[in-house]
Amino acid sequence: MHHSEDISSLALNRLSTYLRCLRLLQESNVKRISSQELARRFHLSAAQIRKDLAYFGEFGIRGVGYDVASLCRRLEALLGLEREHPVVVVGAGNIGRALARFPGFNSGSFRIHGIVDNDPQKVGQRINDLEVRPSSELPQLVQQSQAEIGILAVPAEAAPENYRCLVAAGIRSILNFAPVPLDPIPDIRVKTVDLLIFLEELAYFLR
Amino acid sequence: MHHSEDISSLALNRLSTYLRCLRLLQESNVKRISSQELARRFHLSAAQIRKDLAYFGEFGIRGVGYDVASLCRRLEALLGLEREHPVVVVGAGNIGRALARFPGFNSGSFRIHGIVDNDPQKVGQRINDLEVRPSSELPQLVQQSQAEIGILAVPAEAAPENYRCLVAAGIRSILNFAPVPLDPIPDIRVKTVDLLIFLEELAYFLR
DNA sequence: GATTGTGAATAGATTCACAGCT
DNA sequence: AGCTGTGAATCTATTCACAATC
Repeated sequence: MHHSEDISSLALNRLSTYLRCLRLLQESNVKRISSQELARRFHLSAAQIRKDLAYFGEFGIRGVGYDVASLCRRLEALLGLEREHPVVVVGAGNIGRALARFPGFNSGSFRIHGIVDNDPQKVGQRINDLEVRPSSELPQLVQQSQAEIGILAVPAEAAPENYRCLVAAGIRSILNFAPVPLDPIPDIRVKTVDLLIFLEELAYFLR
Repeated sequence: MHHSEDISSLALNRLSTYLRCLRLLQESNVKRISSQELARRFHLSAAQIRKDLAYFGEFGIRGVGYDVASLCRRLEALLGLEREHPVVVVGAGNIGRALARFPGFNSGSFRIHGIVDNDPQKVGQRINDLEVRPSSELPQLVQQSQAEIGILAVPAEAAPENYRCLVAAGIRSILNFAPVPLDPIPDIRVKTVDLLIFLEELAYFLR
């Protein structure tokens, strides 16, 4: 099998997409599918599906296709989705609260174990079964929950500081929704998602 | 100048990033900057900055660098951010409500003019200065607001139908937060943002 | 002297096309 | 007969390196 680090973010995201598609097929009781049929149904590329999968091993049966259930399981294993990953959220504004309540972030492989905010007005607010805690309690929260992933959902100007706090608290994987490029830190993986950029991408084609 | 269509999404998103960085510089009263310095400060690539910009024209002064204010204006023009783009949101769940309140989507070049939901329980709720309207009113809303962009923030199973409604209402650019690949429709631009994929990308490196 | 703009070189990602299995 | 897995070919993106310019 291959090394962990040498796969592109593009290919990795496609594996997630394949998993989504396969789960949809499973719900419709499809047991087996060929790369061609998978591509046709979900507007993907058959050659790319095969190449992406083959990169991690031989998952299919020549002449037949892929077994939907077993491919699902193997993709989950590949993506590290077999166990639950505890998550903490920093920032209880619009985005932070929405993500804390978002079912996708609270089922399957992820569970939000806590949410903190600097603003005393926000501390104590309830979000589903969580209570917003002060940012000063982040280190304990991370330790108690064994959180592996931090979601940074604070305004741009507060992002660098809260980023450092997350790292100091022991978080090594961060999903950043603040529209600022954070300074890289060795061994810390940051994925920045700037929602405005998506709108701007659409705006470009409206001129 | 160049054609509209032949730029990659990657390059386009970088232009948005450059604009963010330049606005930060403007706030710190930096008047001029070289590609090298811009790259150094924000962890970008100097050669790539020059190539991206040069693709659209000659924006810099050799031996000197780029004028921050004028480059900002030119990037805004390039990206179609000079005028306000009316936006409608379909789905008043966690994500829809958060985006409707999100300052980034309600300032500068974008303004959310309305939000609709199928659920009678949600209709009538107030979100900032908007009231959630029933989905049946989407066509009027789009017409009245002259909305150009639709944000699809409904559960996966409801996405295909609401996608068709947006298109039928006259929307041609759609930002889709539902984790399903939508069928392509000619002349309709869809950008799907699957938030869970970002978490899964981080999870991959946690095994 | 410094920095842009750009062709050439390199690296990376996708598609093709077919040998190898079932 | 049909489909996977894969090397080769193509396409796309990034980086290099330097001539052109201020």
